[in-house]
Amino acid sequence: MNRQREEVEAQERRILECIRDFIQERGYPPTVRDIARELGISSTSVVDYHLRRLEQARWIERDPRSSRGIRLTVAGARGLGLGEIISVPLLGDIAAGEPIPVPSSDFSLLGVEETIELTRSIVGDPQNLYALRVRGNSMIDAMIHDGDIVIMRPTPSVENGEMAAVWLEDREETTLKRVYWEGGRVRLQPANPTMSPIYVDDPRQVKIQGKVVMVIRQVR
Amino acid sequence: MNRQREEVEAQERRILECIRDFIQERGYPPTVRDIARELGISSTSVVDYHLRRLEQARWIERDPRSSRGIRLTVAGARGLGLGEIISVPLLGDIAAGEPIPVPSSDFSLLGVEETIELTRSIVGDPQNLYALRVRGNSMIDAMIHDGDIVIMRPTPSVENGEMAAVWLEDREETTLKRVYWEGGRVRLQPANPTMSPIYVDDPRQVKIQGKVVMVIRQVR
DNA sequence: ATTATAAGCGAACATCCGTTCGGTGTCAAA
DNA sequence: TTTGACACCGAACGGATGTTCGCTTATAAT
Repeated sequence: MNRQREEVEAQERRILECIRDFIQERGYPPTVRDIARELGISSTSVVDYHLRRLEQARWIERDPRSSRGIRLTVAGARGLGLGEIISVPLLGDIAAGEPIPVPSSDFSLLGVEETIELTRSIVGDPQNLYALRVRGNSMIDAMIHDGDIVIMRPTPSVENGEMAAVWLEDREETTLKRVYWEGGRVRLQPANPTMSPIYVDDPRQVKIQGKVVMVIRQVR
Repeated sequence: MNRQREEVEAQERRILECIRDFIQERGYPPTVRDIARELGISSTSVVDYHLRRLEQARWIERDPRSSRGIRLTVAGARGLGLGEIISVPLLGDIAAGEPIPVPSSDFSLLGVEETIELTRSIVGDPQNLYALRVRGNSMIDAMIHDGDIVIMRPTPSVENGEMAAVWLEDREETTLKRVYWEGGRVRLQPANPTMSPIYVDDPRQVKIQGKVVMVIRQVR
């Protein structure tokens, strides 16, 4: 609006950057007094005043009565160049001849040797995801390579056309295919369009292990 | 060692998980009393006692005299999923019939419409990376699907056996293949082991566009 | 000239929080 | 049986921290 207004925004931006840098450096948010000290403000009430405005503007959220109860909103963090990281546990291997490891209901990140770290922006809903490393080239018709990592979401069922890991009871085999329920039978369509589908006449032979959310190939 | 010892470790693991979950949920670390309340421990000194042990074991670091001054160490944070986020610019499409868009020498994230956010831990050296979206199924012999995203590192040359995006001068075509320099000729090996290599007798026909670092497929 | 608003100061208060201290029960080694 | 460690309890101290209140100053609008 005018010089006055611009300086307000500048001050509040300084506070935001101060919060961001503090978290980046120390791993936890600053106190009101930390911010005051950093910006040369001599009264804590001034910082509190600006924090209220930043909260109203949805830049930050505060937990009342909690020390250091400041967190950047998703929008605020995004605006400052921060994102959210999701750790997906790498639970084991997937191979054609074996059932895939199904996550135990209470699995936690501790006790898991390896994790795959992804950003929330490419992974979507991060709940209950797990990762498997593909062994062998048996899934080449799904265009999945030896060593690729598939990110899975456990589900007992999938909708028509979704890519899923299925255990074929009679063949004793795991494959990754798109699943189409066609009346009494099931069509399993490879992702590779040059290859032909598999038809299973008895739907009970098809055990859905989970949904494939993403495939990651780290070259070399 | 014995049951006694195992319970200690269990308790300390509970505390670690508590810290992790608290940070995950609230965005800042818990106080000693938060942990005590969460785990049903009635004395803050017990928590302090265990925190000292976790600090000695390099699971956490503490800032003395600072409230909520707990942070997970790099090793501990890896299990939690705290890492560094890399923004890779999505510069355009890659298709068989066209040269791939080469990044301008001073390209920055400004002016780029879309970015792919990855963690440093899966991407390695984040410098000069860029991303391309694959259009069409022309790269099926590299097991790369329509819609896949390839992460590239620009290089004028590659070592033997590295996966690269190459522009074939005579065919006027871009492909992704492993490149082997075999004396006077070049062997371009598809990633799909069931497919045959291409041989190019004149190495000058092979223009290296960049190295493929990663392939990402978001299913649906 | 008056009023309103935005930004800040300094002090004070009640609570929160890290830390310390003395003490208890259990278990295994000596 | 004694000893020592380990895990824990309850209380207390002092400093840290969020929050409120009254006051001041500068600028813009009325």
